[in-house]
Amino acid sequence: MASATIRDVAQKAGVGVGTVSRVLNNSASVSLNTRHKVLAAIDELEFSPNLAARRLSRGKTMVIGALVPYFTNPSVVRRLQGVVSVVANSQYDLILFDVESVERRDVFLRNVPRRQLVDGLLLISLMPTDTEVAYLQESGLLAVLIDAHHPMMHRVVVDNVVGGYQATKHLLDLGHRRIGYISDFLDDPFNSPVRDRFTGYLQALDEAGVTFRPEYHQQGEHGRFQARALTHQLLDLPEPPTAIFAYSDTQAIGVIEAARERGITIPNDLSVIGFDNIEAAEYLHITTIRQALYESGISGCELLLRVMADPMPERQVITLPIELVQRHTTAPPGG
Amino acid sequence: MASATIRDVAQKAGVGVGTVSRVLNNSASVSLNTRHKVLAAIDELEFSPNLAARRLSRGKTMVIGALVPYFTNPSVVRRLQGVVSVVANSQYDLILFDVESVERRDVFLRNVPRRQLVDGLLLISLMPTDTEVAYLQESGLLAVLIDAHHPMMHRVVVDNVVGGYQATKHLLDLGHRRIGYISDFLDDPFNSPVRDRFTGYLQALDEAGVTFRPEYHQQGEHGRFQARALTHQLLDLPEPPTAIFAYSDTQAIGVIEAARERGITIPNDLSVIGFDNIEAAEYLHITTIRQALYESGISGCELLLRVMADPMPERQVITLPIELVQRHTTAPPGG
DNA sequence: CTGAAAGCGCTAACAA
DNA sequence: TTGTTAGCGCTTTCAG
Repeated sequence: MASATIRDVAQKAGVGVGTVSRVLNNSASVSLNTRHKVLAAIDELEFSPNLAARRLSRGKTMVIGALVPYFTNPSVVRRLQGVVSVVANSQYDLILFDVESVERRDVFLRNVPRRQLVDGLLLISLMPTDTEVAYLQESGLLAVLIDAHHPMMHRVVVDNVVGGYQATKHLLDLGHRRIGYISDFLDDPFNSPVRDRFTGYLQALDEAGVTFRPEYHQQGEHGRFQARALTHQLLDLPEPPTAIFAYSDTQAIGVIEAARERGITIPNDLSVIGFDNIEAAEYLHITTIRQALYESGISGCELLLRVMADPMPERQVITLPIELVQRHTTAPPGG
Repeated sequence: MASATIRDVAQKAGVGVGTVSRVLNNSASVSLNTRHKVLAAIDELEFSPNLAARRLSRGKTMVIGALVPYFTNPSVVRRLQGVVSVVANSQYDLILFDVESVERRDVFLRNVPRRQLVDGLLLISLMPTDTEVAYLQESGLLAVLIDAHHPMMHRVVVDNVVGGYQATKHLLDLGHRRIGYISDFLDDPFNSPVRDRFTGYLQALDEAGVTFRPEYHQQGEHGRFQARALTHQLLDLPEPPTAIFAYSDTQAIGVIEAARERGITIPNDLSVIGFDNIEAAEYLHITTIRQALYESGISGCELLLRVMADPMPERQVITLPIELVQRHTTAPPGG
């Protein structure tokens, strides 16, 4: 029941604790013979080192943390899956922090470094403020952003401006001129992609000589149901859009549901393009901008591990590709 | 940079470390006055206790672990979301273990208790063997199963026999007599639901006087693509089934895709019923057996916390309800 | 109510 | 190559 300690092992093997520690840590300077003796004792006692003690002594926790804004968001989950896949093959364990509100996020970012709970931190789809970055920085906790921007941080990103541009351009190329944009709140300080895609949307519109109409941009909290409501508002307009660019696939699903509720046929009466290419987008044949979600988790975690092994002063920026995936929810206006 | 220690605080406050520790742990026996002094020092030094030290000293880790078989499985993710939601409101942190192979699972279950990494463990959709249970038991690590059975363990389950029965009964009631079952491997020792649902399937068939045809039961690895292939095998039969009961919604999606590839219309030419009621089932209007995935995570985690606070010798079993959700993939045979 | 001191189990520096 | 020992930062007796 009560686990054996390194002292028990040392005694049983007839060596000092230092030696046991050495074989535990694969130190080269242990004779084959004593190593065997120690190993035998370890085996017999079913000993395995107490992590807390090791951590305290080494000053390292051997765990990395992943901070996510909404663990229920499919794209976040997908990124996390990438993270998990690399953690599983590392020496580290993964501790998951879900922060569903701004206050919690704040509290969290201020406390994690101090608590010395993790050796490294992954911030997923969450842009820290300058203050928070400064705090992280001076705490010495290594961190990497995934799907978020900050000039002072290592990060894995996609070009969301180009993404927004491509989505809109696709609609424009199809012949649409009345193009709506349904998105999260533009002024959310922690969400930079939402602004970037909007910028891309504006650029494409401008390039095509189409004037932006403020009423075509509906914003609300992220989510399928919210997007559905926003779509109804768009469709209630005297001159409703013929195409809608949704900030995410989740929201695109809301758009589709709203259309169905009104008996509007997609893509004949209304085109919809999403963003992310989550699995549901494939099931529902939603045209979308694919971004490598899973890979972003992999890259981000690998980068963090690399930085932890060998801190690099220059900020690393990994830009992942995006790509239009044309499916069945977009077509020329009027069918 | 280097965090302050309890000693620094003690010095600054002009008290002993013991006193600081007492205010840290809300001990009643500290005068209001000294408490204030200490609190002020803590504040000033931005001190927060080192977790590793605290854990070593207390012998508790304050983290609970969640062991999942495939973190990419939507139903597992959903359960995990429930877990996360309760962990977030507790004193504990959550560490996530993803074990994608049987060997890793074995290694893991043998090592976790020893490592003293967690105070409690949640095993999700993973049935431990008797040996493993015995090992857990004697290690003293508290654990709760979610979506898995074992007489010696606390657990949160649904009645999968009834679930399989209901699904099959629904098809039978619609008039189907040639009913296929597509599932994971029946002999997977770690997957008890697959056998239970099969039992329910058999019962319903028997009760309706329909003879079970072995060729109607196709098994393979879990997954959409595998299910798609299995469906083709079923549909290639000289007398193919008119309805298919898929072990999971994910597999039901595979069935639907296979049908589409063959130009077979659902539900007119083929009925499909899934299991779980994952989100995609809603999008795709799949008739399914709903089980409370999210709630299972909540219940399981709450139970674990309860057991950790006050170990109960009697095994707790929480049975969650299931329910048929009729949507658009099932209809009487022949349309 | 409070201070001093003895661990918790391990690592790493220092001798030998 | 090895044993000894001094911490790592906190909690928890034990005195007072």
